[in-house]
Amino acid sequence: METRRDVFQAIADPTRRQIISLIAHKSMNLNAIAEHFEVTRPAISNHIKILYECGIISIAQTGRERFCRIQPKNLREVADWVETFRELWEQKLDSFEEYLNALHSKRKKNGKAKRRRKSHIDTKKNL
Amino acid sequence: METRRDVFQAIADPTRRQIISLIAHKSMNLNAIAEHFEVTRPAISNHIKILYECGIISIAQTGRERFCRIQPKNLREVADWVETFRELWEQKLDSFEEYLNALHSKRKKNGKAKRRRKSHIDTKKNL
DNA sequence: ACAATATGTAAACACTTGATTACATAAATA
DNA sequence: TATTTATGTAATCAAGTGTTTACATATTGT
Repeated sequence: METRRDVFQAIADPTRRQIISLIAHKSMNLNAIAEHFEVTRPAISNHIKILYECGIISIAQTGRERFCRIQPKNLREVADWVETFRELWEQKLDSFEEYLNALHSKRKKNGKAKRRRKSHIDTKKNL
Repeated sequence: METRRDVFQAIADPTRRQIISLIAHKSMNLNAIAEHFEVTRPAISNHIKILYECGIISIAQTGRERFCRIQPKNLREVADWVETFRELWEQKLDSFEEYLNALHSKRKKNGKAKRRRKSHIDTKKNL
């Protein structure tokens, strides 16, 4: 409960992801948010607290209402992390070896050269 | 334990994220992976199982060894989700209203027109 | 002033999670 | 064949999580 949560844990919960999507383009106060979900208001209140503590939303109090607004910049940590793997999935290579070839010989247009390197544990078929 | 986990939960654990990074460019068998961490092998074994069940890694068995390889395509769900917010944080707007203006009047180069709309809950200051 | 509204918080609870230790099994190796 | 190696699994446990109900507090409206 008092544990330090990070952004990845914050977005691990589906309800919290829905909250993020819900207020992405429209600030809403807590009750308005809670109306979109089956769970009770205190449950949403807790989710909001977590999102706030992780810097994913900001809260602006006006009178008795607290408007929650997305703080998109701080989702960047997630984006940055997952982006480091984009190069992997965007290469249409079907084997690790081909990937290595492409990576290590970028000068050539043809990264699919079939040359074999000395045997290495990672070059075994099916990896 | 038997719960259906999704990709977001899979990457919520820091150890699992480290495993993903570790094998991103190099398939490794389970013991090799475990050597990189403080926790015991069974703990890593369980993480591997979760990553596998979430489609983040594939496992190729050769003899008694199981080589874990990243399956980067399936990290795409995360990338796709977080990408939907990129437009938000890449806009250097400092208020929601300005964001709306920019969004609703893209024809104009100047999205910062100060025109006011009829009062609405979302237009209160500080949101 | 009083009632309604918006929200926080605490206690309680079931369930999940991440971890360990101990044991089991299959494959490689001496 | 006996031993080491790579790995899975089960039992157990402490902590953490998400939720509810019940109550408290501050603000707004009548």
